[in-house]
Amino acid sequence: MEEVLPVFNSAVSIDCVLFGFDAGELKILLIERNEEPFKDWWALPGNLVGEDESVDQSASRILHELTGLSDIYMEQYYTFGEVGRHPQGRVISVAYYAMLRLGGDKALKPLTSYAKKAQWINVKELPKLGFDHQHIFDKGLEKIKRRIKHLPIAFELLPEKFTLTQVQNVYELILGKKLDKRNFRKKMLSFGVLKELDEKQKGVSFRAATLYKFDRRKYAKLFGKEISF
Amino acid sequence: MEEVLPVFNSAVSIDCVLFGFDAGELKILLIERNEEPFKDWWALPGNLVGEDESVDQSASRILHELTGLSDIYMEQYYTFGEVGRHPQGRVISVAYYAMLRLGGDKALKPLTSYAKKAQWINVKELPKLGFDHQHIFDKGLEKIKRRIKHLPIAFELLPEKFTLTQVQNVYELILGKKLDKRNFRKKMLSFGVLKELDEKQKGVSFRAATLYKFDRRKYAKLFGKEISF
DNA sequence: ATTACTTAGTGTAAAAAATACACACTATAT
DNA sequence: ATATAGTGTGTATTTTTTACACTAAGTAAT
Repeated sequence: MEEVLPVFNSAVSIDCVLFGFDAGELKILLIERNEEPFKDWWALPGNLVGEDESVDQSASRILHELTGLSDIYMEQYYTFGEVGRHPQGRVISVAYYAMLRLGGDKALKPLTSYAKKAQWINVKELPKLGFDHQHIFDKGLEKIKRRIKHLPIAFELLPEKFTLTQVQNVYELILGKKLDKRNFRKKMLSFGVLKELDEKQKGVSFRAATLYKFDRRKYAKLFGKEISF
Repeated sequence: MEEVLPVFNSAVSIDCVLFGFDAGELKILLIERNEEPFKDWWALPGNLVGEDESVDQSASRILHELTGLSDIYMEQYYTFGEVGRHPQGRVISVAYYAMLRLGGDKALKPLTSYAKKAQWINVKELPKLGFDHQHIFDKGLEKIKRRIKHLPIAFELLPEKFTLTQVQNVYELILGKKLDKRNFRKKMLSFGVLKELDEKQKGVSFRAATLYKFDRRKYAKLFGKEISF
């Protein structure tokens, strides 16, 4: 067989860092591995790129196969290419992140035996991760910190209808610090991407907060602006 | 021979987008290719990652081999992984950028026959580039635009001693718009990363401007701040 | 030495944005 | 009726951004 140029010189994989928000906690999606190396360890959902797929397509497919999730918009943020990062050989990994609302609804179900299970885990209780996945996660968290300062993007983590306090909670969790309530609300509303609903929070044993929803049309115009709290 | 896991599934390459500033022009470093495909075309300096090198190391080596330049700090900014981007097979390319002062001093000399020559070319007169390199360049330019708004980083493009007007010229070229002189100076000096020298510009046939130099120590403290003009 | 030329260098007022800060309201549970 | 817990609101101060035009200094030509 004639050698094709250029010659393959690496395995290329995808790793996905998915952030979710639920019950006041910032969570991340992990799988429990069912294959060597790092069998039985927790790891980021990841696998090899397909030869006939773009890396973006691979990312979607791999996430789906390992967790059952589909139609998740993920964004590439960095490529990890240290020589020793995979114990069995050269693997260069392209990392993606996404932010995601957790309804408790969708069950996570790996479609391959490569993962035993997939689970949302509180970022404050991260287990030891296989490979260099702790590092990949750390970089992903840095990335979304910068990201939510630029764009009011945290709605991706919330249900369709949400309260301003919920939005503030997400910001505080991601940024790791408290924000002033009045200033936060003023600023958030000033973006003009939230629509106030004629509807109140339900099932709480205190004054119910007003619900809002996110206006994607107006949101699209916001690119390039910086937010600071 | 036993198959090693994971299996190589792609060629991985590096492409370098180097910006330089000289004689009032923003330039980019290109090579003229000496190999198929795109023989005799202009292209970004790029080649395959070595199997025993990190992608960062590969980037430095490849830049050196194709242009003779060394000790250039480059930053990774995106990985291009569309299926059809290389006509001869699957190649995923990790792109790096750098900003660089051009002294006219260092000659560019490819150390391999893979490039016929390397040359700094005005970004306003870009030739047609091979592969998807126009796209990679466009993304690189976007990246440095965002970058110089965040950090007063344009000094990398300037000689050790420079005038404020030179700094402003660089900003205007990269951002593609005129800036107000008084506001620019006020802002730039307010960062406190410039040291005014007891020295004036030489060899000009008009009032000589004060020279400044860049203070790396103070600069290191600036990360995270946003600049806007 | 006068003049013309070219770039350097400077300040202020107005508008906009960011920050700091505290209490009354309202729904529920008992 | 009362206790409780989170909701929702305004203003004054400071900081940052923007807009804007002339004089100063050095060189070159006559």
